Amino acid sequence: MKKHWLFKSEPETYGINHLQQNCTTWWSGVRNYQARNFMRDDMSIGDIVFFYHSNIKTPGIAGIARVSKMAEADLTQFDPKSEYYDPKATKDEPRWFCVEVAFVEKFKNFYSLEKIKNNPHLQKMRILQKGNRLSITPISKKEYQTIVQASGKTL
DNA sequence: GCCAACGTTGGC
DNA sequence: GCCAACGTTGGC
Repeated sequence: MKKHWLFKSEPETYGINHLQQNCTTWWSGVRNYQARNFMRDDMSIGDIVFFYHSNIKTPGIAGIARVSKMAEADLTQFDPKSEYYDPKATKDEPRWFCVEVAFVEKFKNFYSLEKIKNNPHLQKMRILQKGNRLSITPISKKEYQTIVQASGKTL
């Protein structure tokens, strides 16, 4: 059963344009247990990912990716030079995992946070809840359809 | 740049 | 196992 997700990223660090150029990327650097568990335990190949741009003037959903490989150990945790290095992680017992995602499309109409806030069907989304900082959150099928329809794509 | 909210750490 | 201190996130 295909699931739907929202991934946050700062576009200056890694935006949807980077993914478009690279075609695929391992979603490394997530250092939050809840987000890790979503990737490691709940995601399957083919799951739909909304690519959300955060920490900019107009935040919002820029487009769609999909999960292209199941979670594996995040290699940056083993690299002392990486900002994501985790000295407590070992290759036998990795702490951090990430899936690979593949570019699908950019929305014709960027779906801004403001639009999300103004859409009565999207009020339950995790990113609207006060204080929520989780960088990976599940999206319901209805929310998925609402956003896809409103952003210039035909199903 | 501010700051509220949150997750993690580490001393006890 | 508690909880104060700290660092980070991310909208504004």
